[in-house]
Amino acid sequence: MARVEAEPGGPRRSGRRPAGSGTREAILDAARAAFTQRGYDGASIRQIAREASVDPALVHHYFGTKQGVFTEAMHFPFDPSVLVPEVLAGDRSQIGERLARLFLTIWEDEQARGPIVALIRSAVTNEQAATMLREFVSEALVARVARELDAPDAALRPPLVAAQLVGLALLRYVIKLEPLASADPETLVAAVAPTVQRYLTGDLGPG
Amino acid sequence: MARVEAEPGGPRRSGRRPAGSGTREAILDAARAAFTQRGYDGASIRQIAREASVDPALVHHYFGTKQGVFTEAMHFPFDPSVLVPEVLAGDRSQIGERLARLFLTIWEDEQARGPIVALIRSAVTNEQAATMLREFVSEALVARVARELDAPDAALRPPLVAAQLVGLALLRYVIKLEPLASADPETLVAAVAPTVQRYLTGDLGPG
DNA sequence: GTCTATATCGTGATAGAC
DNA sequence: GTCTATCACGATATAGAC
Repeated sequence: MARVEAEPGGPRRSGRRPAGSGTREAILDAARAAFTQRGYDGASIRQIAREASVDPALVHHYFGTKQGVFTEAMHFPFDPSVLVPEVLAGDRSQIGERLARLFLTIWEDEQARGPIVALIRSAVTNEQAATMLREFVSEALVARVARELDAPDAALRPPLVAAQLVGLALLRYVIKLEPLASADPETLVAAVAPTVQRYLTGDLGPG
Repeated sequence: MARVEAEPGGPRRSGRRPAGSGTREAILDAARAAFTQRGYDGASIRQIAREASVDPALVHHYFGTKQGVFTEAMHFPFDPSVLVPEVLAGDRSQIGERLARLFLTIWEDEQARGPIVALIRSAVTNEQAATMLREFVSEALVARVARELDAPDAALRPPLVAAQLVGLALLRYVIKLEPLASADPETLVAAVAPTVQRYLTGDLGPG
């Protein structure tokens, strides 16, 4: 999970694949869209096949099971092993702002948002997807950050950040709660950055 | 939505209803459990009927459609029109702590948690449920609080609080991300209270 | 008030022909 | 590589007997 996709020089993903048969990629594109819109349980192989103008049996032929399609479709177009060190590298007193801005920038990019929305939508009702999300957040994000913190309660801090940012994304992009949904990204960065900063470097408790 | 349930003096909800036929209540209990565990789309009338030891056709007889069952099952065991004024009434400089503690107290009560988890699980993939959640958060919670704030950006403040608290609940109770899931409630109250406080009464922006 | 029977439709998965 | 046909289910909803 979470590898950078090899975008082979050509035009962006839209319309049909040119080289080879392209069927496999067409199925993956349709699958990504379906899982994004309806989550794992709500998406169906037949519907994905229809969208890709392909026979449902082909989906099984390429990926075996529905879970197989999901796993293949979930490769993120960004790489936490690159981004997290970048955020950690700079001035620690502004890490909250950098992290909040990076998070919102990724979510504002519709193409990057897709797989994450798909994973969240799926994880809420599907236990396997929940495990994928848990492991992704824990290992790719939380563990990397926690390792670099020297504050007390280092293990609790990154999950608190995750809770704040995931909650924001959920209400803004999935539930579309106003006025959060149409707020300016920089307004939200400014509002949330101090929270993230405190969770990572500040005082957590009363005593 | 969000009325207090009339608990008629007797024993707590477990086992079978004694008075009357009780079938209707048995169906609602089973429905609440099913929607809580699997969300709207994942729950089925047949499965609810099985759980209630009742014929599936009876469910339709009592509630018409699946949406009808859902709506009836979603009455919360707490009343925002009572709780919100209580939180707002006290010392404004400690409103963050009061709100965070109230929120976590409700979520720690498994019986109270059920319907909210059901609504969240459902809202993430079902548009009708998303509308219900949106309206509940907007009207029952956000609007009531925003009305009482005299700070600038009063409209944006309660949704920010909602994002923080919903995110916390999602990762702790639904996704069960450690160490958030097994953290002591008071630890979380202490961690989150200053955030809530700042969103409601503090400085939101950089300028 | 309760249940049988059925209409209509969708699902994931597989075997096997071409 | 692609598609037809099918297995074995499950879904919501309705009509109508008892």
